[in-house]
Parts: sequence; structure tokens; C-alpha cells
Amino acid sequence: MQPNEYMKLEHQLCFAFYTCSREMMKLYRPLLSPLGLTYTQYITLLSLWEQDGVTVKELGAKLFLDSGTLTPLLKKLEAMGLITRTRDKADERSVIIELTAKGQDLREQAAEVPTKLYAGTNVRIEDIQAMHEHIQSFLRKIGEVTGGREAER
Amino acid sequence: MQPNEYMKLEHQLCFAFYTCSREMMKLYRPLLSPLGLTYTQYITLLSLWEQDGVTVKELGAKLFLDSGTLTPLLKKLEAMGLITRTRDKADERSVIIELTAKGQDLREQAAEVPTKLYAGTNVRIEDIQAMHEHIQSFLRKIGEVTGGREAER
DNA sequence: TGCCATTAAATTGTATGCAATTTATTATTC
DNA sequence: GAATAATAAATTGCATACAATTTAATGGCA
Repeated sequence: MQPNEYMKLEHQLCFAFYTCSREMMKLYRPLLSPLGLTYTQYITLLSLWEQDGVTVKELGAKLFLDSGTLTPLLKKLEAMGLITRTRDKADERSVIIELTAKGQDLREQAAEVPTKLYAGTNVRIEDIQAMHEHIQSFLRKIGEVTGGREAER
Repeated sequence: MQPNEYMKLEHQLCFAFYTCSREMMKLYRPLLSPLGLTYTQYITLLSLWEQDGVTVKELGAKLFLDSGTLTPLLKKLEAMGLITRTRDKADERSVIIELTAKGQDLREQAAEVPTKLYAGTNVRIEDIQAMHEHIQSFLRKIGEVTGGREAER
């Protein structure tokens, strides 16, 4: 590769991630909009549907987000009646997030989102598997440096 | 895969892209901060260093960004003395973006960013190539649906 | 030529992201 | 056991993203 080839936009891996992420969110929008959810709210609920009763800190470790992003987002979900935010009696520094009945019910409607997502695209599900694994392996490697998901240990 | 396995966070490809994108930006930050640039400003300049004298529309097609994001960002780069924004004489609807001498000079300092990026990580450059190509192929496929980079045809 | 559809930026409003700081609480140490 | 360090959320300030709308200019057509 020529020296300044490295500076071309098309060779930037991060730009590919960045663009793929945002283009995929555009695939999600028509599926999430009827549920009244944004993409970030959706992945937050995905995490809570797997396990709720977690602290903001724990949720942030799973989503790679800090309180600066989560606090307003969780307040929004609370205002929508999907979750509750309660100070932990055992440690008043922590806030525990739990799903309401309404928040649990929403899971049923969201269940079809993953399967509908690639409808209309030429993407083959099989192709995604390998790529997904490579990306996750990559993420672990750079996470060692950026400190991403540090609370996971 | 179990039915509700599809709803697990770890199986969401978009979440992998989304997280990789943001974690990589954290790798960039210490390299770009001394140059006074954010990541979005950096990729905008990468594009302009390849070709300037382009309209906001053309730049947006390359970066997958619209005027809502680009206009304030370009005004910022203009305020920093790196670019000029000029109405196209031939078509007053368009604004043409050009690098200033200062903006061109910054390219030299930014030249070491791509090579320094993976320093300290366990990432093997060879591993990145294949993954990168798969991602770009994937992006083209979903772009057919989302309309991404529509002005490219 | 005048009207209307189209187009490019800019603007507006909402929702993130994240660094840095602040506040409140808990853990530690001397 | 009081002073200090550490921790978890919340807050603040700045920079995106993007849908939707607005403004200004151009193109097409009767």
C-alpha cells in the first residue's frame, strides 16, 4: 500500500463500523418507531429483558455506556412507564433498574424485530455469523486498551 | 438457536458495530486531541484531503451524513481556519468546501494517526483486512435498502 | 414568461455520547 | 472514630446524528 493510502477514507476500519452502525439503525427505525423506541432505548431494554434488577453501573458495563448517557435515557424510559429507578437500600449510592409490567409486556411486541430486520435486504444470515464473531474478537482486543466493559471481569 | 436467543444483546450485529465504532473512537481520541480534532471532524478532513472543492451534498454522500450534521461541523472547521465555505457561483444553492493552506498543512501531522492507531493493542493488521472487506460488502447490501450513499451512482 | 416541482443548505427539535465535575454515600486508614 | 479515599449517579458542557421543516435557488413545462 502506498504511504498515503492509509489515509484514504475507504481504508478506515472505524469508518466502516461507524457507517454500518448508523445505516443499521436506519433499518431498525421503521421497526422500533411503532413501539415508540429509539435504538439506544431498544438495546437497553434488550439487556433488561435478559436481566433486570441491575444497577446503572452494571447496565452501563453491558452497554458500554456511562451514567452521563444512561441517566437521562433511563429517566425517559421511566417516564414512559417501562422501568422503575430505585435507590439501593443496601447501598444508597446505587440505583436499581427494574422492568414494570408494561416494560415486560413490550418484549412480546419486540420479539419480531430481530427476524424482520433483514427482510428486504440481500444479506444472508449465514454470512453474518462469521463476521459477527470476528468483530467481537476485535472488540475484545481493543477493549483491553480502551477499558471497555471494564466491570465485566 | 432458541426463539428468544435472537433477542440477546450478544447476538445483535448492530450492537457489535455500534460498540466497535465507539470503542475505536476512544482509540482515536488521544491521537486526534493534540490536533484539536474530533473523530467526525477527522474523517471529514480525510475526505477533503483526498478531494476538496466539493459541495456539502457530495461530502455528505461520502460520509453518509446530511446537512443537519455537516453544516454546524463545517462551520466549526471554518472557524478553526481549516476550510472555506463558498456559495457556488454557477448554482447558488450549493456551498463549495475547500481546504485552506492551514487545512492542507494539517494533513502532515495527521499522517501518523493511522499507523499509530493500533499501537498497544493485540490486533493483527492482517486480520483486519478480511473483516473490513466483509463489512464493506455488508454495508453495500443494506445500503440498497436504507438508501445510504445515494448520490454515489 | 410565469407557475410549479425539485433541489441544496440551513434551521429546529429531540436524542444521544462522553469528558469533566459535582454530590452523596460507603470503605479505609490511621 | 474522625479524616480521607473511593465509588455511583447525576450534572454540565460540547459535539454529534437525524427527522422534519424552512428558505433560497434552479429546472421544467405549459
